[in-house]
Amino acid sequence: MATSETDIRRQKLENLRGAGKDPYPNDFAVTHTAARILDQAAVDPESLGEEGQVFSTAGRLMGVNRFGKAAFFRFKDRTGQIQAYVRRDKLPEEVFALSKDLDMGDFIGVTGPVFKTRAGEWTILATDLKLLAKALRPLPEKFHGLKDPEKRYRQRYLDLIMNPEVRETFVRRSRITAGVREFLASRDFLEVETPMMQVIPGGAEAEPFRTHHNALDMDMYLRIAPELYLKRLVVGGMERVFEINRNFRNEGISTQHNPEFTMLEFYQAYATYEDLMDLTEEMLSSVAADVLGATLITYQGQEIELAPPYRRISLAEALARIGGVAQEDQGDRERLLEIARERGVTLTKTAKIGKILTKLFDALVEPKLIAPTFITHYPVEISPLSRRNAQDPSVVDRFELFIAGRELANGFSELNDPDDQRGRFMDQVRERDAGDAEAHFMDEDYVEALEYGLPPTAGEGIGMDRLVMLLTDAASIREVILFPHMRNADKGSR
RNA sequence: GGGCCGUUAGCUCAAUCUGGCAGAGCAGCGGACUCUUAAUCCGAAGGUUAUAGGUUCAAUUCCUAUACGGCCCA
Repeated sequence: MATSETDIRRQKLENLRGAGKDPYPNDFAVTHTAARILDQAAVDPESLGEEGQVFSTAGRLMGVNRFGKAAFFRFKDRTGQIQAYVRRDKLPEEVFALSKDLDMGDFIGVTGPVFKTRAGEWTILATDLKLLAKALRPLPEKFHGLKDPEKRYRQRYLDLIMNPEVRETFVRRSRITAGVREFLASRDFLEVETPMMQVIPGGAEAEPFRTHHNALDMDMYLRIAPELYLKRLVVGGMERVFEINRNFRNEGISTQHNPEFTMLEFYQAYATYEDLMDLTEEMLSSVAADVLGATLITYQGQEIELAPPYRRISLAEALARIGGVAQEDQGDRERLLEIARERGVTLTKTAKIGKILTKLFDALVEPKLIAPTFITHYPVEISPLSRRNAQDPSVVDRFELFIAGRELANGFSELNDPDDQRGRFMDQVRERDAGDAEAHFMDEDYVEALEYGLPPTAGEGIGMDRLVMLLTDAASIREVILFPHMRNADKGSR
């Protein structure tokens, strides 16, 4: 069998150990990051001093040019890349010998003063050089990088090493999350954490993952939403709460769906769904301005303005004006089924009017909503947790926000009448019994909480992954989730 | 769940259509080289063509199934 690159690197490792040298030491003291050295040199070259200020910095070896008795080593840390110039006449013999055995991907620590090369690049002139961690496997190729999407997702660490824009996406994701937290905290919202494992999964229409608690011998579900727990907290006097955390839904995987995804939910007592539409406009534009420095963004080639105000239009009106489904047809189930057939929208036979209307909306209107648009007043039967509209009790005080043809947020004035809530759950249970696996369960414990009194409240959920996609111009949700779920590759490990 | 496409050296890709010795660049290996930036020059290597079957004198190439992935649809 041929000697693989890994075999060669492993041999170098053994040679080091044989010579009494630790290939994985942890005693190298970093005094400066790459960026700090380069900044100081560029801004204030005088400060480097006549004698030569000595720097110690470390990173992963990304490029090498050797000249027999000298070499350039390019390496990078979290702040960027810098190079070291290694000369035989500037180093102890054994250190120069060590430098000859370094491989791409190794972590090294370099110490020395900084000088400018003929090409004008600030460079560390190595007076000492240490191997900090031996890499046994070779990195992907330096010029073309790592492109295979499967490998990129399964071995994200390689993706992060080789593709700087990937790192940038996740840095931005972190800033977006931080920006949302700051925005809500500045408005006196309290961040909380509620159960991820629930006995009765509620707060959304979705199929849950099941699990089992051994000691209690009890089946549990991974949550599909935190909603019902957050509203219990409002009952308890936490008038403004939010949670940014994972939800789990047992559905397909696609460019828009990952089984676990991050949701922001927030609740504000004494507010209405209209207040939350205002708040959403301010939050999105302020986060975009913070993170991108602008509210006009480009998503997949389309320009989108995130500065308020956003268009607000009722579901019925949107269906009529954008979807071409006349208002007078919207109450006629038979007519709607006919329209669905004509437009090629597939429906289950038992679908009720509310479901048909939203299916038609999804197919005929949603893809056309590029500029931010609030769609309001959804049918009551598909909104079991929302407050009824005072003028028209067949619809609820609810909105969904669409941007770039996708749902980004869902908010409503909360249903706080316990008797109405119990009745809505009963309707859902009938749906579930009729075969709808996504319908709500009865949650008596939650209704009991409402019986103690939930103040008038409005709440909203925003899909954080989708928000990050929007602000990083990502076409697939996998580009904004570090480790997206994949089928088992079965490498025979474990 | 359905349709289409893909899987070839560590990485990025050829060769597949029309079956006939599986190739290149980078990385790695040996050598030269004390200012390189995808360094350069010389040399020698590197393959279960995803997996399992089938057709054929001959399969990376054609057929079937499976696995994994991508895109689109549901």
